[in-house]
Amino acid sequence: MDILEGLNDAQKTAVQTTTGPVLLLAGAGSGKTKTLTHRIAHLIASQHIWPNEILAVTFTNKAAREMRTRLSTLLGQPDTRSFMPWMGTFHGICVKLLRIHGHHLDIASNFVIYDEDDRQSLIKQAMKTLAIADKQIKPRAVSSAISNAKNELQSPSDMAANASYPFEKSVAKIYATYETLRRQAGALDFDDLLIETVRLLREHPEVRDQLRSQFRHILIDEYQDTNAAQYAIVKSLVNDEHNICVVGDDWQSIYSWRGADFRNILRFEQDFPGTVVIKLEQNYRSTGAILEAAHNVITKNVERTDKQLWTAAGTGAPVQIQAARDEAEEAFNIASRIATQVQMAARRYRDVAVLYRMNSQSAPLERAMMQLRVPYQIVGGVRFYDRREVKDIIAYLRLLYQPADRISFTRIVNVPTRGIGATSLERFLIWQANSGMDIIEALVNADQASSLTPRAKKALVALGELLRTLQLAVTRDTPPAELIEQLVASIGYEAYLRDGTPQAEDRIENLGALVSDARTFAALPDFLEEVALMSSVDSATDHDSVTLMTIHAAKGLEFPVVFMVGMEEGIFPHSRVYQAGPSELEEERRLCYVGMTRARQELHMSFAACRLQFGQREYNSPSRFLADMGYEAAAMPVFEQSHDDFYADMIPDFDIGDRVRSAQFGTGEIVDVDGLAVSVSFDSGTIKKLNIEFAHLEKL
DNA sequence: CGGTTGCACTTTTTT
DNA sequence: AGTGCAACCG
Repeated sequence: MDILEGLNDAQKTAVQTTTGPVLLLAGAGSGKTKTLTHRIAHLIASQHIWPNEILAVTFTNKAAREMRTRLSTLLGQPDTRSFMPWMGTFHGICVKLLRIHGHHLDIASNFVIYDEDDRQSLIKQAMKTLAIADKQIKPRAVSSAISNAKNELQSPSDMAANASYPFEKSVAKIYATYETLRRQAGALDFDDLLIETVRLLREHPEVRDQLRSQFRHILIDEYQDTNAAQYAIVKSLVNDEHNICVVGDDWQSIYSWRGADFRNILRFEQDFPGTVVIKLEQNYRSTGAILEAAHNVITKNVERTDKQLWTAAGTGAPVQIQAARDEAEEAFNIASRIATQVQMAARRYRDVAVLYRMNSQSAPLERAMMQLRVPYQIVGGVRFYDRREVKDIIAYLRLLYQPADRISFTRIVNVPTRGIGATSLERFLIWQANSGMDIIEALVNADQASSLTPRAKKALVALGELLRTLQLAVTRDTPPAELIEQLVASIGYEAYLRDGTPQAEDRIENLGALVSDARTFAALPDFLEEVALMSSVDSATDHDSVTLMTIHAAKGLEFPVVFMVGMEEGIFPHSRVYQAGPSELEEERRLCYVGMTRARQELHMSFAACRLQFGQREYNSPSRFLADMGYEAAAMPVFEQSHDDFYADMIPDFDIGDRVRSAQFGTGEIVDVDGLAVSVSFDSGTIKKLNIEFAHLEKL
């Protein structure tokens, strides 16, 4: 077994430099996951490091899973927990630490995790108790302000102390109330997972020291996208041996809006003196043409390190730029091109990804794919776990697990409708808060609440009995899948979903999918954790289908063929950067770079003269990123509203019966035309279906 | 209390 | 354009 086999010199150095701080500056497609995996394997196999002495942080759960699989192959060991290092995302690792050590901070071991929706509901509740109208202050704005504060490790009182504008003062108040309610509910939000871990490590040196001596080797991927809290976690976990290896690429930093600071990677050398810096600059992924184009885009940025990626692969096909009349035509062009390539067996559907700036751009693409029967899957957007029916069931499960969780209770109290309206709910919650009982206990005893009507009492007690029965099942360790089935049956949920709408059957199908998902988990807390921390790419299937997703979601992935759509000013770069500063524009450009470098062999970029947004037609000019790539703005078509037949002269029109010549197949006659796909009966006797965009047919 | 209708708002990107 | 929420009526 030679762990160093197949690595280039820089990668070998990265694997073999096992002591002291290492900074791995890894360009796009330079084999960093491979290097990280081999480094871990080397530590275990040759350096006598135990797997549980290694902590490896990845950006997604999927990346962790992939690394685990590759590691077990490399080491020839089964993929079992006991033989695996601590691997996962920052959030996942923090959950595990807090389940074990949270009691030091008065965090219940059965805390639930609140997502963005839950957080906004709680903010609304907080605003209601403070009598702040949500007309003046949007819960969404409050949510992001709180999130920013948390990521900067600012408490409500810190925020209040720094507040000067009325808005900030109000937000600080809401923040304080939000925190109280959240603690009462036994819940942590995404940001809490990080900052409570920071607090744990700061306030409890005994816990910190134990972890420090356990984790003799720490590896962190995508270090350019760490935020202040994550940075603090890293700094306090590293022990005096400084065996820390971080990997990243400042050119690919695309999460500054959520508090990530790529300067963390730039200042690593100062943080850890004696750092060995290793640059991985050979790209194994893309063709020369794609790399050059991407390079031309990113080098327009001012704030960045200098590097030059190179490839031993050939130049390949040039980056293709295509104009369309509107978003529907753009989508149709892509779908038909994919269909043709697959028909010619040049590609499989799974080889192709279509990337866009924002989720709302997926709709026209979906329509075109459906029309042309191109199988596709959407990553992100409305996530599976965000669907109403799924969230309902999860809310029930969360309430069973954490009977203080008011947000979940509020969600399900009248689902299916059981005659408990807003008034009764409010009265019940006031009574429950004063009773000292948790929600389920209080429900069972609701007939003692004098403020409630007899009808409401009856309904609430019935709900309480039902939940108590299920809670008993939980204490008997009933597997989550069975629990869901029992729950769905006892509340008559399927009948409730069958409301006569066309989506009803889809919803019931999703319910089935939820149960089969749950089957892979033995215990309820594991299932709930997975559901809460599942990232959008984690849920992608491996079916043979085209992948549609945002560029953010595509980070870390690669595809033989990539389409980037909506290359227009106002879309990409997003219109928001016009009001923001140059650093936001630089992030857009990095995002463009990330998108382009996902492509291995073919990169297509397209823009539309106009597109429908908010039900309004908007006219955008081609993105400046296209000009950055060296495409002359003057050479690009200029569109006007009245001028809608330009498209005709971009596609040579072929008719049945036309004689054509192909460089590959000789001369022949066109027998069928279907969009961009043309069937030609060649004089040699063969009939071929060709895409006129790249078959280069010459009309005779 | 529950269902319906009409209005407002959306769209950056996500763990 | 589509969706979610608020105000109304039964």
